[in-house]
Amino acid sequence: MTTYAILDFETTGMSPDHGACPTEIAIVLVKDGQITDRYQSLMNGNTWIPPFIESLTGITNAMIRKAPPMNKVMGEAIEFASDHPLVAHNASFDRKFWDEALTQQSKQRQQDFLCSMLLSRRVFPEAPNHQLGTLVRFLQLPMSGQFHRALSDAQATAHLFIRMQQAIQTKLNLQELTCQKLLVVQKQKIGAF
DNA sequence: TGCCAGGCCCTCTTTAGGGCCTT
Repeated sequence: MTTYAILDFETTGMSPDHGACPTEIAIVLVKDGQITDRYQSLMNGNTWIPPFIESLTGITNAMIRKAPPMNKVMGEAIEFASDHPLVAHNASFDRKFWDEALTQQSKQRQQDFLCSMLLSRRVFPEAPNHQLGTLVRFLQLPMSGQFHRALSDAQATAHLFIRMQQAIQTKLNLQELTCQKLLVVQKQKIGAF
């Protein structure tokens, strides 16, 4: 069965196109409905974290000053994720930072990038909303640590992804659920699943 | 001075606008 790399960035803002920089990354590997490995690190991109973001994430300027350099951390993260399909909650956000990091290392992404938020809109349309925290409470998923820290959010997204894999496989009566099938479900109109 | 994202989705739509979601 396919191994998926579920990732989450904490950053200084919304987009690298406007100067935002990653401050922390976590990647959780999922295979056969189980978390099999984890990677997490703060990183120092010689950037400044606005007070609002310090308050939101708990990651301070003092913390990242002591962290390893961003290029080293992202090199390790890219190696850890290998060529596994990537998954993130609202992937359009994390994909920009991931692809920017690849560009800085003169690499290009080869694998697909799935979005757990788009999938959850199709699989759990009855949820109050599709924020990660709401889905964790609504589905009573395991949660360790605090929201808005990379490893906690990546693990919560991994548990959400596993739950959605089970739901899709049951609903569609599939022997095996491939990444390509997940992409098809993700692109369906809400209500069609 | 004030504003500055962007992909996706829905609807009072498609020659558009606004909400959701991520930090």
